[in-house]
Amino acid sequence: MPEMPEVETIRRELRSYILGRTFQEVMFLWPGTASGMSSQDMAARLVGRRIMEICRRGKYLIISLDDAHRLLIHLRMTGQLRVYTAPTPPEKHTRVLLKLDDGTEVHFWDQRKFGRFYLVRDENEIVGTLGPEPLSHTWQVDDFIQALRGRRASIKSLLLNQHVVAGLGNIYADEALFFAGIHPRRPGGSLTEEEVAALYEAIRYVLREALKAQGSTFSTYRRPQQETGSYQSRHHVFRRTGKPCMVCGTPIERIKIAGRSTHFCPRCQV
DNA sequence: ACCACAACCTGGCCGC
DNA sequence: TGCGGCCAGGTTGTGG
Repeated sequence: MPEMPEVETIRRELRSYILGRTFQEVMFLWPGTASGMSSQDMAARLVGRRIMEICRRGKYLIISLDDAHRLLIHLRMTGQLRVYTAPTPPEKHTRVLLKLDDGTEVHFWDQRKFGRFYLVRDENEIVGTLGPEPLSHTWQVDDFIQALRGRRASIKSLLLNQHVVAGLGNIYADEALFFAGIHPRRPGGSLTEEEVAALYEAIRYVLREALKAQGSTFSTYRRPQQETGSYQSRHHVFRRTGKPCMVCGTPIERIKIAGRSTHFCPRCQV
């Protein structure tokens, strides 16, 4: 569910509550959330560790600990990190309880159980193969042109591929393709350099704007204190099936690409 | 290397 | 009410 703007919003808001704090108690209520080791091991290794920094790479949160290990969290479809400043009982879908030394609690809530925690020494074990950060200056148009060259898959599925560029999901892929005027079924390799450049700018534009609006909330995305994002009110195509295109008035269509619902304007996107 | 698709889960919604 | 079927913002493994 959460894409880069949502994960980055969570990182920024969570940071002030947890930075410098120490894990006092960690309980996995759903053991499957722990990946790479047993939930008991992960809990035991986290207790007593101090939180030094919280970063993000793609859709992963990276929490640096004082023993040179890192706790990586991926929220997948429905994961939420909820912060409470007083003791709070877990809810039905709370999967992990993290209690800090000042009484703050972070509850990992995840209806669909897809979310994962990884505890590693080197974060590159998990995020090493991700593509570039879309808002970083290290990602240039030429890199994008290179990455799409010769690719036969649809541009929509390539935007969802985290090896091409990290952090886009279904919402911002559809929105970026709309702003670039590109039909989502076009093979990636068929885009002209001008089209790739337009798409590059569109990706950066929608991500920046969504970040300013603290992300998009449809169902389960919430910020650490349960607030919603507001960018959904500015979507041009995503979940606007049948509604008039904001530019030309043509009804927005919904199709299936790579198993994912895809929204686009049949007139503006060619 | 690349690509399409099933699988992982739970719950909401719609039609019958 | 209940049931089947479909939908959901992500990623991985499998097989071609």
